[in-house]
Amino acid sequence: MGDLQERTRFEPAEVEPRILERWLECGFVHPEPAGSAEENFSIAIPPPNVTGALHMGHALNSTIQDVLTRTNRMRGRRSKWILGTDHAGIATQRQVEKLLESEGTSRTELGREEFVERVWEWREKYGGQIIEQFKRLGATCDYEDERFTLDPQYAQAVLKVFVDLYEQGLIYRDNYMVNWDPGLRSAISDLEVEEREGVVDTLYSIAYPLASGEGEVVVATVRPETMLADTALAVHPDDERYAQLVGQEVVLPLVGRRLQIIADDYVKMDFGTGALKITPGHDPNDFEIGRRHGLEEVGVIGEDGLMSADAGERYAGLTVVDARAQIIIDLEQLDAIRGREEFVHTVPYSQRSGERVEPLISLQWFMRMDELAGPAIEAVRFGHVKIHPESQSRRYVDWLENIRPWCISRQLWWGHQIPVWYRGDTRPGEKSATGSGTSETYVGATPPAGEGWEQDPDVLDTWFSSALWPFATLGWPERTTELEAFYPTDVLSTGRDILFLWVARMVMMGLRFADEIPFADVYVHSIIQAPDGRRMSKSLGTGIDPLTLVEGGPRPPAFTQGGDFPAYGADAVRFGLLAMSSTQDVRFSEEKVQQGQALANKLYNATRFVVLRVGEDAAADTDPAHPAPQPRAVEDRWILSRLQAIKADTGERVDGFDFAKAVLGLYDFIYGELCDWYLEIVKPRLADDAGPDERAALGATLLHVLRETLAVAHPVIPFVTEELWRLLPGTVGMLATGTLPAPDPALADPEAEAAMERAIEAVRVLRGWRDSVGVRPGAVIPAVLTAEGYDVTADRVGALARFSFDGAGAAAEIASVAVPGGTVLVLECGDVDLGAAERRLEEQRGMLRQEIARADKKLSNEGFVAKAPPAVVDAERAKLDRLRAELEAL
RNA sequence: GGGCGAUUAGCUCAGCUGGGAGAGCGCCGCCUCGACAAGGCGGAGGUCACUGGUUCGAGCCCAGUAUCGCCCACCA
Repeated sequence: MGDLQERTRFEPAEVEPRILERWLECGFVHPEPAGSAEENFSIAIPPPNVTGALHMGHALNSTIQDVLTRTNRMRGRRSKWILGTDHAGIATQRQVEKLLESEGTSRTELGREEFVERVWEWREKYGGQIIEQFKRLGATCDYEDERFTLDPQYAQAVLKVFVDLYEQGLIYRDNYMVNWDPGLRSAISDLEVEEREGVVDTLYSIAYPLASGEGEVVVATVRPETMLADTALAVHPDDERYAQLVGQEVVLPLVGRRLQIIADDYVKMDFGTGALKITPGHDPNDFEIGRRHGLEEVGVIGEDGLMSADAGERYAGLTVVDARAQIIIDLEQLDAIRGREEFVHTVPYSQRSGERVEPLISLQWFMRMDELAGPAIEAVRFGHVKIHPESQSRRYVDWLENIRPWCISRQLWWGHQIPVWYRGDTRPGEKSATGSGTSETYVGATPPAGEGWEQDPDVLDTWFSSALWPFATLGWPERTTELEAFYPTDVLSTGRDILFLWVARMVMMGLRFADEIPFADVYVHSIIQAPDGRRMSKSLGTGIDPLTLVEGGPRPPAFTQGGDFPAYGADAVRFGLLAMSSTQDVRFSEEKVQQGQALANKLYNATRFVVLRVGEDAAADTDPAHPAPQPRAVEDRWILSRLQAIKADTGERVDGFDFAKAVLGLYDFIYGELCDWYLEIVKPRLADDAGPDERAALGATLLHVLRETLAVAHPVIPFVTEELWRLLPGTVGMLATGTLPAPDPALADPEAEAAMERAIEAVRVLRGWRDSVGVRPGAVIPAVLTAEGYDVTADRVGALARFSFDGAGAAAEIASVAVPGGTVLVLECGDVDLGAAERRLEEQRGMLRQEIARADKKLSNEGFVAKAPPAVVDAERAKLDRLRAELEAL
């Protein structure tokens, strides 16, 4: 209380850590599992990488999820925000590899077992810092029940799913064309490939002599080095230029292999020469063509990205780039180059390592997706899973309808090792596995009995295990009480970048294994760009660290102007992010954070005002268990009515995922209606000469309104509201564990709202008039109010606009001001400059005449009167009448 | 190459099923009025990207153009 007196500003840096400690101590973030998922509320957090540090996307998403969780918790639902981290195979493995490098050792030097141990150690030490960061934002995840995608229980779920899908024939091993990431030395999935546009390469035209000795066929390629793996030449079946050559052979330059000329309608007649070299081993299209025609598959580029032994002695061991240069030289010597030109095209790069993807044939594990996709499409089509905004469901459905097999094996050590064992003369992972007859394969969640088995060295794609997140975190495949209580979850909130990687796969797996949709609603939030519209990224120097906003600190390199960020506090950041959020991408706007900061400060000072001025009086009269407002005046009824509206609106907007509108609505209510108008109107009633009874009644109303306002705002700005809750007389316990007050229809008061709306407008008009005629700010202007609808508000209007309406007849009228419902006649007094008043009046008359002319014109338009809806025409007529009356009065 | 979205005040964005454009910040002017100067009050500022169409009436609906962004895609 002493603090309230002294501090005129809300200090988040002092308050927030203290509040956070209280929250974490009381354990309300952890619900005991009970009841059914239908009555409970749950959200599964998109598990951040253990290596992760909080970025703007996390901050926005965790704020959204926290608003949902807090709102539902305060509605009395048992609410669980499922928390955990993802082992993030590639990212984590690389992190530790870098560490080893700095120690002068390496993964291969340590060996698999020791390496994996080192990763676990690393995770113990550094992993999960992001969870501490969530706490600082006020996120009420269930910190007492944290999961990890490599937990033993979770791993059991992963293995079971693999084994089941294998037994059902959806998971299989095959030699197939994959996206090979030479940097990672692992296969990656289609979704991890990024097509980079505008890459400039040279397109070479190379002559392949016909085996008959007569003539040649010229082909075009940007990758001459792959010619070493050519096994055919293809032309379009309808291409007359080559019709007689189909079936003949050419001799592959440098190699000497004979290649058959085949016909395939994949070939575009109008591109280049219309003849295409076919390299089934290193080009996805050629691979398909090769399989169609039963062509030989030759690989000349190894998994290390270097030319392999099959490329021939001359090229083996060279990098792809060097090999290309050498081959061009060699072809020039043969005089086989027929042309070269600059060629701009798109090239696949690995999102993981940034290296150019090398398509090659490799023995990998794949998962057939078509069978799983059907139900996942239906779930969205039939609205069992609703995606917001709606436009995202089209993307979702389109992707699922064109889904292809998923390469799920990764040549890494950190992750879920594939539960498959081999025995026999074939060593695991060797490419010739299909060729040998004496090998055995065992697939199971536990190792096979007997000697000589060796486990497949590969691990599963991280997204394979993430796909099980909503149910594997709750103990599946056991029928646990957690699963009973919290699956399916209610909402999944995420950025659109992982709609396919993660969301779609969760729906497929949820339906297949947990027999139900994993969540009822998917909210796809906006991506927050840097203030200049670029991507927020560390390497560009455009990334803004949310915690720096919370606690203050240097701006990112790209935005150093303006000095350091002040410590805005978590509430301000939460408010700002929600205010920015939208259904589309938005630029980061520091102003919105400042707006949140201003709101927290405003709320603090409003509470300060109430507590210091009426707190003691009112607390005595307020029963904490049944705090009830005691409306005495029209403004009391008005603010109570508005309070019901904001409670209803905020709830609806949160439920509809319209967070920007929800928080800006709260801002308008608190800043505008509550502070700018209600508290200002009520001030005279707090004067010492007001009766004690009147003061107590007002105090009760003020406290009631403030209490409920704090509760409504709490899910958005939890820290400041919790702190003020503590300082407000008549409150019990913590707001975070309290109840969200429901709108009370009995307190809705349209009459009071109409009266106050009119009064507020009149005050605005009168203030504007004062300003325009240069009245001294403190002067009270004598006047007569000749207008309808001010029976109960006239003295309020007078007080706020500094007019005195009780001097009728005492002096001459010198001016009139139009207010809603009539006119204010200003009486002669020393404070009004008559000339200015007259000029102002003339201006107003002019504006009215203009508007009347417009309305007139519209109503004399026959088309309008004849075709517009009658209600619109009537409204226009009423408006014209009103304007004429107003002009008359002036 | 296809698809989606955006274009509204100086900046960041709202604008519901078509009926005389709004907010926050910034800017200008005035206020040391006992909650708050991170404040109060007032004000200026917009051919709603462009062109055409539908309509009595278009920021909103339709077609096209331009610019920007995103997603998908196997033309060497």
